[in-house]
Amino acid sequence: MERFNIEESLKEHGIRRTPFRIELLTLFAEAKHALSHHDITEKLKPGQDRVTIYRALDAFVEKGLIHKVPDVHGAIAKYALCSHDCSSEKHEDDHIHFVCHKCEQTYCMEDIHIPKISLPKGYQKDHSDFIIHGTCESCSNS
Amino acid sequence: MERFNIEESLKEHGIRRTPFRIELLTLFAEAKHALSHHDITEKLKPGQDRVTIYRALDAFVEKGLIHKVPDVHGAIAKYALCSHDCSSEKHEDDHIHFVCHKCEQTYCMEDIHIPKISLPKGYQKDHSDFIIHGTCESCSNS
DNA sequence: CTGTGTGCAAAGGGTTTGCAAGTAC
DNA sequence: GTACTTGCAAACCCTTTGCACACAG
Repeated sequence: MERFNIEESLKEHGIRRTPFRIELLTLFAEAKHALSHHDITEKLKPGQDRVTIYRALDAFVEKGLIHKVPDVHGAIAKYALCSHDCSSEKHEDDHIHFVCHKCEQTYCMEDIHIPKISLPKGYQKDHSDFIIHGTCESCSNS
Repeated sequence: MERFNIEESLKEHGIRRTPFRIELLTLFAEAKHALSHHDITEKLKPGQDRVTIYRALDAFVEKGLIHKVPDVHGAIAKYALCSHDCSSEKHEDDHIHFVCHKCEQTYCMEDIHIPKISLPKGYQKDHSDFIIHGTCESCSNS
């Protein structure tokens, strides 16, 4: 994830630069993997209101700043920064997600795009999710 | 989904053939798409205990009779019959799932296998989920 | 000033746990 | 008889909604 300007980014996406939202977006900018609501509460100072976090996340997703990472098999929802120029109109997070079953983190594989699949007659694709489960690099080496 | 013997199947997978479990598995055998807990309560006679359903589903998954269908973006968990010879030891449900945003059903595309992806050095794949969202055949024609 | 964001309280909904009684094998 | 299943009650946890106050633009 290339460095980017937090406040600039909020402004560009039409989100007010409140201290809390700046802090939240900073978390995402610094994260090496997707964050769940729970991850976020742990990284923020204790006492931060849960609801405010939910609403900020919703706003970020809505405005194209982050994307909701597909959670499979009942896992808790996670979120990660959008890589490209997503907006309210269109998200373009066409990459594969990797879920490590050891460290339980979810990684955006920005460089690996989801392969095209030919569907049976009559089925029309809108978008797709591809999640690979396994062991991540750092967990493999330990 | 080829026809198969309900009671035989329960027996083979080491699950007791109680009236309720026979009825539940029958639902899956007749379903053309994945079923959620909610779908199931609607198809069973009213008053069937929720917890019993949860536990039966867990048992079926554990024993390799059904698989949990990847629910993406906070959807409710769904389940579908396993196609091949899954067991407690190993599930082999290597097919794509199609989620229709109109009828909100999830279909197992048994014939379409998940493509192999080459991962970066160090990442080891265990299994993967591929979910395509869009409009299904019957919803396209209406 | 105006619309958005925050904090608190409470409700809602899905899923899990505990335990006693019932049943398949 | 033994182990697994069921049913009921209650607990848990995540998420959403409502509302009054605070604050960015």
